[in-house]
Amino acid sequence: MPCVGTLRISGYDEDLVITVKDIARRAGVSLGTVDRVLHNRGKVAPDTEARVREAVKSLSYTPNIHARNLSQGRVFVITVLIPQLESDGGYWAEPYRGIQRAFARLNMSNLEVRTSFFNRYNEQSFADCLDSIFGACDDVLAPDGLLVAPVVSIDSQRTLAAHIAQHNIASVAFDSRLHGTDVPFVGQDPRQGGRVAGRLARLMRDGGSSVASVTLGRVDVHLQERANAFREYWAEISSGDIHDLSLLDGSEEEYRDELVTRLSEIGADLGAVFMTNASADLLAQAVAIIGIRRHIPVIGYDLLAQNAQLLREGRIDAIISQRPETQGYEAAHMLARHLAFGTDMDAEILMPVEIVLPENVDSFSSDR
Amino acid sequence: MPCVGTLRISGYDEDLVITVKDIARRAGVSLGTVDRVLHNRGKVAPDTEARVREAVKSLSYTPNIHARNLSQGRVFVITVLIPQLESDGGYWAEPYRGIQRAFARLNMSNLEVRTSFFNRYNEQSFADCLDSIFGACDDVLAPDGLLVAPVVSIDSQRTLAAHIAQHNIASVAFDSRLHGTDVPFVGQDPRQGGRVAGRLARLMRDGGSSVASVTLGRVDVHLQERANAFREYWAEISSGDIHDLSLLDGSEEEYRDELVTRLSEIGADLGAVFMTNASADLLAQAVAIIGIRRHIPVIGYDLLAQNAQLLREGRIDAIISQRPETQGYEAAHMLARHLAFGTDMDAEILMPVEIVLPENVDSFSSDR
DNA sequence: TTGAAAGCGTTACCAT
DNA sequence: ATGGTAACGCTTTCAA
Repeated sequence: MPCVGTLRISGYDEDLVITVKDIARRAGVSLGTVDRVLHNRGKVAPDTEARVREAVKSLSYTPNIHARNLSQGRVFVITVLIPQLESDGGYWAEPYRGIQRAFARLNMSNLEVRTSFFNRYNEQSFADCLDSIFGACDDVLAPDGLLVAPVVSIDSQRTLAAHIAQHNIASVAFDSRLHGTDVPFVGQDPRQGGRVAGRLARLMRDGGSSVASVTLGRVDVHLQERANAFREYWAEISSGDIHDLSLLDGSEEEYRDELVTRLSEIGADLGAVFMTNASADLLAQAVAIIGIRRHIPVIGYDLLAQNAQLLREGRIDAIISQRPETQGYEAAHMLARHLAFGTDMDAEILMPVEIVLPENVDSFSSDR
Repeated sequence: MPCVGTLRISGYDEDLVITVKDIARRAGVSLGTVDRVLHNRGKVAPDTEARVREAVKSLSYTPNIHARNLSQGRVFVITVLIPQLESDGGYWAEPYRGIQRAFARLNMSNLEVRTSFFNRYNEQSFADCLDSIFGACDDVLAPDGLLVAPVVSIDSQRTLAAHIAQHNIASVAFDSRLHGTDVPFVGQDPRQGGRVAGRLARLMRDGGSSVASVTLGRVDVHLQERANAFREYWAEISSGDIHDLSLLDGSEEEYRDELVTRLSEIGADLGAVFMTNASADLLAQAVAIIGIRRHIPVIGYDLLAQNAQLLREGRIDAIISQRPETQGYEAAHMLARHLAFGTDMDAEILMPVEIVLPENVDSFSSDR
């Protein structure tokens, strides 16, 4: 039958599994020696080593992960460093769910996960967490792996990077990059997101020709890039004005009132509004207040439960998502595989820019 | 530190791993007996069995997957049944990539994958494949697992379902459901996709008030539902007409010419066009021919390389994707875990409706 | 520098 | 109906 193909997964050779025994026989040495070569431990005569490596290569040996884990019985400790789940509108619960799903799916009996929750708006809280993780300078107590959302000041990031380097801990950064390091990153390119927001504003604007870009609260590097890309792209595709609004340190009411004032000033020319972070709900409120006569489209970021609900109700018109659950999942999975199976980690895994409208919001209910 | 929480993964109890040995001791029996109870094989006295089960429960025993796989050394055979990769514009290469990624990531040394490629436009080809898989009625030769895209006639689906039932093969259907069975499904809800297309047509239409829904080639259940949902939703959100075009059995040129003719008849009232399957390129060509004066937005399905390119060039305006790579990945992963680790399979895994515009097409380059 | 042997937790087989 | 034991492939320890 020409329609049939066969694909053999991993190091099989005609139903003959290659084991350390085989390569020991082939190289004319003992199991112990093979192991020493394979793990670069202990002393081996140069020529013996060469013979062993030749055997490994020519027989294309692949270690059996089950035997390895069984034999080692080692427990890997992974520390998760993530903002408090209830902060930022519950955003961090999403990647955290992904992390848990990854570990559950791997269901390896030799993985121990410890989570430290920090307050991202309080640098001391982050420092405390670092202390409790790395404080006892015993290398023994340091985790084998670290999974971190480094949404803190550059200084704090530097401190973290130093700890990682010092203890040589396998790490993955998700959501944002760990500044000044080449720690593997799982997240979205902020510029792509900004451009997509620009296109959506263009498609949805109705009446007005100008647009407003709003940021509430802290602006970090990631957010700044997103806003910049939005502004630049809007200039490319539209001749309308763009109004930048950045509001810091207010209560919800203050934010909303301020937004109403500022947006009203723009007046009838306003065609659409973009919230660069997850607070689109406040923007929707403000728009509802000023836009009694006509609807001003609201474009936001991050599909929190609240945003999803407003989307369904037509009070938010589009949400851009960065697949937070998948971020957590991929980051955790990559790290766990690296520790347990010794696989290499990707330098970065980029999430697609997800466009969510009222019509497809339900299909994202369980983001995976 | 209040910021620290600890989460233990799986059945550990204070660093004490519960093994069969423990439950044997606790129940006052031998390893062999424990094994017989655990796997319902062989004869065990009722009261002995009760004691063993009690021990298992009270000690909350969890089998060690590594030891199990090592001991069994069993090789699971998984058969993948998928349309020829070059057909349908190369669409099937996507899920196939996902399948390979899943197996590679699991990198279990005890998985053997055999792929049968069929011609989905030739039922005999599918029947041949079934023969070559199940032909020799030896149960020994039948695969342990089956991964199938059942995009064939209802009759062929029934034949397949019969084989699966007869040999009791663990199976997963991806892309489309296996009709009349409860075989786990990984894919998209076609109705959600149709609705999203409707919204996009509404957002993008420019000038005209009517819309055309086009299907080239074979219409299966999945596609029909998608087109129906599009039509119904369009009626909900717009007062414009909708024109249904279904063309069967033509060459590319015939399709294109016919499209030009039919779309021209609609004339200036045409606001947007929707291609329900992956042939949006032909629609883009036809539109380019008739729409010299103004641009008619083209909305298509499935992010093939070709479609992505046209999207970048602005000749297609939006593509809806069903994450084919992820479909293959999740389907294969679920099946492999079921076979190797004995985990339960989900009844269905639904893919989100992905909206792809020129601005975010690059972020989907490696769909995962 | 090298080899031999014990042990990880399960399963399978052969005695009883 | 039940118990004992070898074997799976790898790592680690202890001797030589």
